[in-house]
Amino acid sequence: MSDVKVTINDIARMAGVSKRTVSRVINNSDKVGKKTKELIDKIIAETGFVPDKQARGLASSRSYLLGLVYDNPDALYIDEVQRGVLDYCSNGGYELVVHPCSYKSEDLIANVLSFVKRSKLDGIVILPPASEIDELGATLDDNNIPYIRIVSGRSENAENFVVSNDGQAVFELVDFLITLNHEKIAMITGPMNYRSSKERFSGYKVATEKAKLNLPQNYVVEGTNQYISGIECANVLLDLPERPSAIIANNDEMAAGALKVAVAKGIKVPEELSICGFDDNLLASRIMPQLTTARRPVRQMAKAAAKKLIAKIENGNPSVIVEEVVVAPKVVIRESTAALSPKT
Amino acid sequence: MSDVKVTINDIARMAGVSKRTVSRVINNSDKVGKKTKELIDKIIAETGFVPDKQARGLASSRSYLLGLVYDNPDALYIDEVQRGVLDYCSNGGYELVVHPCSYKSEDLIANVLSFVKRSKLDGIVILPPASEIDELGATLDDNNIPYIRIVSGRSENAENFVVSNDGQAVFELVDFLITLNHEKIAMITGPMNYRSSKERFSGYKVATEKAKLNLPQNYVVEGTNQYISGIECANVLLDLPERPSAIIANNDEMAAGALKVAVAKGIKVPEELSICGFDDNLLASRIMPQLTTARRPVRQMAKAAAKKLIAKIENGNPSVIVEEVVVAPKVVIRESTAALSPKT
DNA sequence: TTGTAGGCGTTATCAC
DNA sequence: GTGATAACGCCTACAA
Repeated sequence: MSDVKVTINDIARMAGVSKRTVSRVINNSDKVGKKTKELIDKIIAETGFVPDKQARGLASSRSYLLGLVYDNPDALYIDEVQRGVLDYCSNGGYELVVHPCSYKSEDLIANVLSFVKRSKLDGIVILPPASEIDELGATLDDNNIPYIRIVSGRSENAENFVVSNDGQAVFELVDFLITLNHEKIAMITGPMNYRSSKERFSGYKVATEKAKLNLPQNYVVEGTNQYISGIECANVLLDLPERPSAIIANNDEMAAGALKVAVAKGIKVPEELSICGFDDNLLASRIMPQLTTARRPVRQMAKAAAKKLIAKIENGNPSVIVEEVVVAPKVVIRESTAALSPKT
Repeated sequence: MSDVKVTINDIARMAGVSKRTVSRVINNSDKVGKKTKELIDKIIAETGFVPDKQARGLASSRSYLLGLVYDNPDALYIDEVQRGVLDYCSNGGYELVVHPCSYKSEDLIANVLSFVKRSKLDGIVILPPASEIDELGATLDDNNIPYIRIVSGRSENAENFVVSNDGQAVFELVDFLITLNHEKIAMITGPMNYRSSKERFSGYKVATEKAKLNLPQNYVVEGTNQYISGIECANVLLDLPERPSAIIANNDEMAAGALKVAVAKGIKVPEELSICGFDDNLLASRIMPQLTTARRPVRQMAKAAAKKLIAKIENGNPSVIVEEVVVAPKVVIRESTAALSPKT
């Protein structure tokens, strides 16, 4: 109730013990007499005492601050991640400090390191594509900074990763199209130096090969994940002599670009052309026709990342730390895909 | 170069002065001999010394942490704001801690207060609609917590506000439609308990009255700012006996909903119906036809907010603190609006 | 199980 | 202008 700041000394005095004992209670030490602990807990509750983070940090070199490092233009994705991490943060009294940065920048690693050190962050969550930089992970390891990388594909070391199995989702998307009698299935990939792009493309590759679709090389075009790039790539694809009947884009933005091109060329979607995106962005359900796409459980992934990260920081439950977290994006079927009349 | 942590004591020893003097240099005290200052600055530069934030905070009860408080579902807006604040943060060595919260929650104020206190935040930036709650501002004042509220309309106290003149933008939008010979101009407003909604509506009201359009009451429908609400409201509007020839929506989301309804009803946009949004969201340039809308300089506003906030925290330049910051959203003309053939 | 003493890195007080 | 010295609130050997 009282509004003046109550410190560990106050608690100690009120409980008639030394502050060392109060400290033990705060930090859940098991070496405190049951009665003593109960008394102290009671007083803490009554006074509303909360240990001062800065003092705590100064003494134990911790900050109760988590960092979020990202070089990703997708605001919706970022927002989901922030909320996901925060979903778990409250558990341990952590706060989230955000840090957008530039993937291309040569000093990204130094930049991140400085970010962590100048605020003594307890750990960081890194989003793709920055999370794909192995050197960053190595540097963090060298500096003993706990981190979790959120990536696409498989993780070689479960301890530091939360993984989204994008390849599987694209595989399912292609499979779905095949069910719809599509054979001429093209793909607009993301930048192929991104792991997420490789991963999604591999889903396409595996699925089309498994179905023995035997597609020409030029059915695969590399885009940049941007809307404009979707337009450019779709223009190439839809001008092909043997026009694809379906296009899978590496993300919704490019799918929207492809849709735009189709409309411009008078190609009916989905009657004459099926289009799939990836992300289930805001866009996906707003454009007409609504996009068939794949949705990652982003918030859930972020929450899992926070859980692992905090476990690492606090040397908590080892099973949480080493547990492999792999989530599967879910195919969302909407209006931009339709069955092709089977050829005779 | 060296990687071990260098402290103020090291600097003091190397400079042959007391740490109090080094402290003075760090804090730009003017009571330091020029030569002494130069020497110390040199050593600081050489060693790469950076004062420890926690220790500093513990001693001066500051954290060099800024908070961002928001209850706003618009991820794109949030992201822009974060980047804008960060644009300025680097100047003073501040970091940004994010805090989404619930506008409706009864304990919002207590929640925000706890957020600030538990991390000893130096100040916060509050986004609409949470920023519209005067009681929150008052509580913050009571607790001596520096803050900036980003709001629509006019600010009664320039010191604590950064303002976007949304009404003016809607006025211009209506004016533009009138130029296009539109007279039957309807509006889907936002929730009328939001200041931003009132503000935008007032732009509509003033413009239509000024042009003596004499519109029926039922040309104004209150929405919730959500896509689905745009659909519902547009359904009402477009079923009116005297159908509007233009609809202004309180945001792009609802404008997208209105567009959807028009398409469903076979009403051609923009030939038979013009539609305007507000925000210039991602959506606006992706849907077809692309939306005519209004764009706020969000990032710039956020940067201005950070500048004011830091000035307040540091008791800096009074002119910055009291300066009125009012920005004007810009009308962006795209494809969803067109001229009506003038009646004869 | 509990307490004592010292330290974490900085700023604030007050004297010189 | 400059410097001891004491906070700031907590943690952690070490001792009892």
